[in-house]
Amino acid sequence: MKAGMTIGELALELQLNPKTIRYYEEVGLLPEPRRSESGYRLYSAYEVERLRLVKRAKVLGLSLAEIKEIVEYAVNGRCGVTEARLLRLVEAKLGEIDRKIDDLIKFRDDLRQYHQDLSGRSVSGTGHERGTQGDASCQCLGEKV
Amino acid sequence: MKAGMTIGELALELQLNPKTIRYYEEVGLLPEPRRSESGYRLYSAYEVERLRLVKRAKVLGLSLAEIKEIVEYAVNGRCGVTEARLLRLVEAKLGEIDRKIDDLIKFRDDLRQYHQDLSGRSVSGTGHERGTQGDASCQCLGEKV
DNA sequence: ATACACCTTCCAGCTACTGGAATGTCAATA
DNA sequence: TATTGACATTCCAGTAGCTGGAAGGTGTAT
Repeated sequence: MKAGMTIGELALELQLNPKTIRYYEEVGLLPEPRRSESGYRLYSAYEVERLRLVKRAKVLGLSLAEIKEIVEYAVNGRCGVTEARLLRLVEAKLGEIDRKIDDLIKFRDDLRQYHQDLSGRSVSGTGHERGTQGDASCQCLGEKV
Repeated sequence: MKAGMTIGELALELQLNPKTIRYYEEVGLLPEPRRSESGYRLYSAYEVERLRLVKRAKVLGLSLAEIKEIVEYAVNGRCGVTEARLLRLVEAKLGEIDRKIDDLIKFRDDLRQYHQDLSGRSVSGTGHERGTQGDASCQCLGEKV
């Protein structure tokens, strides 16, 4: 049985770039792993699980700073604290995402309107059919851009 | 009448940070403006309008690289070209935003589910009520994190 | 005269990686 | 055994779009 996984094997298993894993180690999300005699990183099951936790939190949309906090709590065995904190983090994230979706939808509507205006004008030509808010396209910068 | 606006006045008028304006100049989105004897930037109406164009494109969600392209076309007076190109850029952006909204909505649903799981378990305690995909919170890293 | 707000430049940092260079190692094949 | 070729290592730099801060000069009001 092998003493541990290399970074490449780990990367393959968790579908991450080896560079990303080294980066996580650099910023303190992962502990420094054991090394082989020649200096290769060797990951134990423990570290694999820890990285899995990081990745899962990542998928949930938490920032690395937030994940670091969670991981630290988790590692320190403060389970109750972690759970309440995680709950709060997730709630905050939910609010954030709701807002982001609303913004994007508004933005899409604006952009659709703008697109309509543009293509309408491209066809008929005068550029004054609709009293829209502005005209970023051209008139070579003279008008109300 | 004044010879031109200072960067602070311009920033106030367009609701931008002076640093941002200098940054736009640095990356070529704005031409280098005239300077006062003491070296202060002085902006003419032309430059104000040009920045307004940049800001409007920004609000539309285009990247600075895309905006640069548009501004260059606009400034060169290639109106037809600009318009067609702008139309294509806007269309691409629309597709992008649609995708982004879909992703976010999916993600929100996941997160909501996760939140449910978490808070359900916080109340009743065993952590095994539902067969969810994983458990990033704790069990102190032993289990299927 | 002095305070204070503004301006200048330059350097550094933010997020979350990713690319590349220069070099070392391991396993398999000719 | 020599030599590929795919891996590994470190370090440096860059991405987008700013933003903060330091160190210094300027403009105006009291």
